[in-house]
Amino acid sequence: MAEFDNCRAKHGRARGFLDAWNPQAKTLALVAHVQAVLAEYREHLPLTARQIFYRLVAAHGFDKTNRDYKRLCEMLVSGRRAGVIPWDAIRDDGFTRASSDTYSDAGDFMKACRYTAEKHFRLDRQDGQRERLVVWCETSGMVPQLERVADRYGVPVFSSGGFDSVSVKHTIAREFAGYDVPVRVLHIGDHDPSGIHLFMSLAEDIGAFCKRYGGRVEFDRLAVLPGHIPQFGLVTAPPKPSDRRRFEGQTVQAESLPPDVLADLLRQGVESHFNMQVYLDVLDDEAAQRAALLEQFDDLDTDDE
DNA sequence: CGTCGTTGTCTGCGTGGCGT
DNA sequence: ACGCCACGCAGACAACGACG
Repeated sequence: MAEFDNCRAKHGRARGFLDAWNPQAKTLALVAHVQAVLAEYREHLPLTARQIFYRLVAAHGFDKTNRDYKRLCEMLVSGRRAGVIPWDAIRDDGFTRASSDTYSDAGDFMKACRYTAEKHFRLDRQDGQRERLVVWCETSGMVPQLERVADRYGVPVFSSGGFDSVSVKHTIAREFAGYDVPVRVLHIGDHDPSGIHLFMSLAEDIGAFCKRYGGRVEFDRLAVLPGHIPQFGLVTAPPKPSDRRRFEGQTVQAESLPPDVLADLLRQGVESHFNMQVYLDVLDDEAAQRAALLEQFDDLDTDDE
């Protein structure tokens, strides 16, 4: 069995923790800026590297260039290895895990069931609404913070990270067609040529598939809208001259929306399509059923004694 | 001269646009 | 009408250049 320790790979790249990191002055300044961003957004941690980058551009006078972004990514790696940037502050969702839950014994399993009933018992919180809402996000890195808002309404958040393959669109369309009310997709993506085309292609494909299966779906562009640029003072860039697709005006990445603004936009978007009284009634019903469920668990406990 | 920073490259899939 | 190419996206690695 090989023994692993902090070390350097063949060509000098750090492995494990970096005990002796002596960043140069320029990098040290970058570290300070990143720490300021993390402090500013401590309510919304963890952030993706890209979200940090856009905040640096928007509020710290950084250039929005690919090389500056790469420099940030390299620093974030070294900085975390060296303990200067907290591990829990940066998120990367490109990882999946498959495993089964295990229990120490049957009693432990019952405890877990009670905990699940208490914390996770949910009714369909969209039950009784005239439409079924879904959030669709171009960037998978934004999903956790969108979910934080959407979950309380029972609204799912979808993302396939950049592009949407035809098999994904077909699967989802068939799922949409299974609902007895029309589906409304609230979409969040970049305001640039490929972002607009991704959105159009998504809406047209899912719309066509869904129609064939007897369902109905509407697509709303929630963000980024051209009007958001002046409204929130977003960082823009000219469209890449190499991209010949027709596009007017400046481009904006979805990550340049500050996390708190994004949360507000989503909350308003959901509530504008929600009958709030129906929603509150479901919440009441849910709480009552949960309480009844927990009583059953407590009765089981007393029987044991 | 060792350590640190920069840059090109890779991954997979869909897109527009060009050439055949 | 088709194939092919460049490009976009995010993040990390390897090679090489620069700093101290």
